[in-house]
Amino acid sequence: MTFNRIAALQCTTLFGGLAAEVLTDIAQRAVELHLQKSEMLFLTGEPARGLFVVVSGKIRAFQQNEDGREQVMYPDTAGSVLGDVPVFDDGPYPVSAMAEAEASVLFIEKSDIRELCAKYPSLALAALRLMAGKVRNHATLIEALSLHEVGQRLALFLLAETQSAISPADVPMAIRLRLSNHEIASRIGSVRDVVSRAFSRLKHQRLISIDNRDVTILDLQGLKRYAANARSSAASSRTTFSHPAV
Amino acid sequence: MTFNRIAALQCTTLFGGLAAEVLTDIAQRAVELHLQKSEMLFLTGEPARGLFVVVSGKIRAFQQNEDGREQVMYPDTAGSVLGDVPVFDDGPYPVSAMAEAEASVLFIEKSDIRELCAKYPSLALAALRLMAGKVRNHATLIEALSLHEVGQRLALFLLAETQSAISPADVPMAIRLRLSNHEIASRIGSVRDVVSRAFSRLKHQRLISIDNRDVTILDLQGLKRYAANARSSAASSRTTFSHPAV
DNA sequence: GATATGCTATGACTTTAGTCAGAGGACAGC
DNA sequence: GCTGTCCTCTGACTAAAGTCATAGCATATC
Repeated sequence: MTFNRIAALQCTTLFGGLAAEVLTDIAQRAVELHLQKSEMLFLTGEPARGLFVVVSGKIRAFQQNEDGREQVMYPDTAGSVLGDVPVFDDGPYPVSAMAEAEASVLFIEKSDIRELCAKYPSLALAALRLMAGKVRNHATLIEALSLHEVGQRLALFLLAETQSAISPADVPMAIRLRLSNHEIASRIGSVRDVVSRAFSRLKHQRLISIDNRDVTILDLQGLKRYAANARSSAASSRTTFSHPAV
Repeated sequence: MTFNRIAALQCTTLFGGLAAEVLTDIAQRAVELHLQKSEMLFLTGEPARGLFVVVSGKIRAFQQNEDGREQVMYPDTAGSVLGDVPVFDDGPYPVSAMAEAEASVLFIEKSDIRELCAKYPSLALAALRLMAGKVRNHATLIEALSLHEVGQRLALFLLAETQSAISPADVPMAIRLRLSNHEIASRIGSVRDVVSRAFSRLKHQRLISIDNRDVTILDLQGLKRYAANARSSAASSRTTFSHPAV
């Protein structure tokens, strides 16, 4: 055993709240896997044998089209659970998963999970909470992709990033981008170049400023307005310079 | 009681497999609601008190942007369960729901569902199966919106429609469209006019033919190829007429 | 310090999507 | 049969997204 399995399980939202004896039970059934960078964990459509718990490193769950363009579903770092969907609906994996960096994961058999869920209601409820969260995240992504333009999606992305770093008030707040434009693009459903231009637009509208990879949000309310309706917020900034009537 | 509640619950995937005594228990806690056409069941962001089971009629779950454009998440007819996400993650409703036609629903309190899930493991597993199915459907929709063009999304929609009507082989198969172009557009993330043109394109490529609202799939393999990669499938049909070299 | 690498920024261009407006078909109610 | 409503289809146009090519800037390596 190269790491403490029980401690790793305790860090997940799925197994976090369980009693020590239950965790020991699960830990004994788990299988350790180590992945090199760029190694695939599973592929879309592949028959599924169980789920994975990310112990360390970073795994990304994504879908890909014929041209190789990717859509990242969620950023899965330590504590995340992957491949949970097929455990409960018996289908194949709905997405692909790949190690972004060297990673360690725990594999747990489908039948084990289901057995444990039937045995420990609190685990079943934790699993339900986990799945509900995924449905909610997906619903938000669907809304963004279908009903908002790239610029708005970028604004929403930046606003989501500020959530992690809580700030005191409406003062300019800074966020360090941990992702390249290419990675941001694969999350918000676009491509590198277009994201770069969307950043420029936000800069020119004085909603943000960028220094290297540090983004400062100059006008939080404005950014929120832009995310909700890019056109009207652009128009309102234009009316500042125009005259009401001729 | 205007309808048999137990029979209605039995028709759902969530409560379908439960013992009679459990269903009676649930039925007693449920509250009946009747909705007129266009009446809202709940709104995105609204605090949630429980979930709904569609008994009769048709409810659509959707999201809307500032311009009024809609994205339909799932088609919810009799037997569907709505508003299940907040039951398990305690957030607000992630989408809006509205009656497309006069409808009857059963409302069940959040706390009742959770209590029952803890008490009856088979219910918890059924709920997990339901949620897993939603995650899977959402993942498919996200892939389509992010990685495929409108024409491909329409092809995927048509292919999904054929699933309901199983056909013997590669012979031309007919499907009756139950939806208007506007409704199709709100499912595949586009607008009426663009869907109309996408239909024309499929017709001109001899993949389908349309008579009134009856679509006949002339070339199932071709349609699948088009859904996977519109450009290459168009190119391959073009190469039939062109010469390999000059 | 020269060079390679990976990323960003930007202009010019093509393609796709979305908007607008007009024509016409199907159908229900009078 | 006429009228109104709802829907489809189409062409012309605008706007957004995506592609391509190039230039430039950091950082790391030798």
